[in-house]
Amino acid sequence: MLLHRLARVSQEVAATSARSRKTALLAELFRDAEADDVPIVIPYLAGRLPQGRLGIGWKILGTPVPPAAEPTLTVREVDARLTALGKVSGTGSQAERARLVAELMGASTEPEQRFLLGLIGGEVRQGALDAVAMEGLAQATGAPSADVRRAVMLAGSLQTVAERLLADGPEALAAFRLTVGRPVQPMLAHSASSVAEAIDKLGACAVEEKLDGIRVQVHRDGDDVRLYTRTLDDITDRLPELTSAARELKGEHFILDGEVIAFDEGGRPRSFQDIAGRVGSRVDVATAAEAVPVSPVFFDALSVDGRDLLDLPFADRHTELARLVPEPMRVRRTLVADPADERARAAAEQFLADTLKRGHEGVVLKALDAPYSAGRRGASWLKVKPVHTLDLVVLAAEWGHGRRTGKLSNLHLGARNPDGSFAMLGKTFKGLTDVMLAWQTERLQELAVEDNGWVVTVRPELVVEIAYDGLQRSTRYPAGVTLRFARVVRYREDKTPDQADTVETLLAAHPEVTP
DNA sequence: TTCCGACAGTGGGGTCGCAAT
DNA sequence: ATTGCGACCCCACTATCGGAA
Repeated sequence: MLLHRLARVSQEVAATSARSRKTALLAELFRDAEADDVPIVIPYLAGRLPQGRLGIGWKILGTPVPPAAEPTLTVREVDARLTALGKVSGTGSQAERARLVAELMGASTEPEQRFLLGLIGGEVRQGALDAVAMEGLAQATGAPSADVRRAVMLAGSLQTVAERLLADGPEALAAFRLTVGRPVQPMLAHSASSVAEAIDKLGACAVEEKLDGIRVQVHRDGDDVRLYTRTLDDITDRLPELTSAARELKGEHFILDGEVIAFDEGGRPRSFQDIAGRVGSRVDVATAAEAVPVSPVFFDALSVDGRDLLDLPFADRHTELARLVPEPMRVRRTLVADPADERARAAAEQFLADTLKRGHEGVVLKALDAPYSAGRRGASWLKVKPVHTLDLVVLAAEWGHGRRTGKLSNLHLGARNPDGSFAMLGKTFKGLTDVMLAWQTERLQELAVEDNGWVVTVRPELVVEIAYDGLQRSTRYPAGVTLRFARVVRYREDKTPDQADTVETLLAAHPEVTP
């Protein structure tokens, strides 16, 4: 199949807003793909490269290359070239990569170039990724979409499911079962604004600690233990303590879901930054492990002794978990058996308060009757975290991309210094409605003192209320700290910049973080 | 007819590791 | 030795479509 065809379909998919039409377009293309094209065409149209990341970013992609006049590239040829590109390494590799990219772009027509740039850069912007591609695959093969989805979650890969499905038909889906050693897409949580709201939505539920670490899926098959992240990357070699811990558990064959965290000498949880640094260290693991030893804390069991527990109610999965995993290696929890029981509701609130006092992030409430919805942001898990707010001053704004093109989007936020100047604390583009976006684009241009085409610097006069989850250390910003997950709540036109919050009060509100 | 769940998009900061300077 | 870049951790929120209620 020619790349040209994919580029055209991608353009058409981007041009329609109807998801049903997107699905139909993808299905038509998938039906026409030859067997050898399938493992390439499917991920491409889902906006992903079969090779994963190639080590090529905007630096290389930003250099324009004159396009070819006629389409000649096949998808298989493109795939072969990209595979070669991913293997380039060593001194001079950046230049060699740039040369290969330029060669590929030179062989591509203008629409093909646009498609490839999006694909390699990870921004296809066609309004269709994995979920729509799965739906299209179901339509192309006549398989029930729920079955396709489930197979993909269990296989952890759309590509392998697509190959089998297009080769052998819907019967092939039955072969995808939960298997120890093959990672499953983890279940995710929604947010709720309070414990009470969450209980009202869920009914009978467990209230569990939300630990601020790295999600981990632990597979044990006898002596063989493997560890996977949320995106199913294998991190077994980086966390030997976890392998040992898994081997000491009673079961021989299981899949558990949990969080990797670390504690300081006083038994308080260490910062997310410390844990992420540890989990990210893969060269000198021994030294990293000595500096930041980590522990697993489990909260779910997906498979025990060859039994697939995914469809069991959470209450039953937890019973299995408790059989295998001793107390300190499980998250603390309390139960709300009856949502109308005021004493239980009060206990849940107290549990949140205690959890925060122990230095954790918040709580997750989980419906006791819900199955494990692999790969979904199921409505049966709700997280509740405290939200802080500040009044900050807009120092500058950046021009947006994609659907925000032509709008000032990403705000630079400042807190007041004692001398009346402002210290930048970070940026945010979150929480803005289209109306706010339009308003701030106009208002900030009135305050503009400079526009370099990327950043518009403004007079520091506009006050904005910002919600955030906490402070973290920063080497980038002058106060030595930055806001975690900052988002806009509303503009405060009733406030003047001299009423904005100060760096001092911010630091005082978070004594556990030292710049 | 209205409501709501699921998706895609828009990017944020930090850290590590590798290549370039 | 330092800097720049990309990958991969964590993540919030809005707009929209389309099926459920």
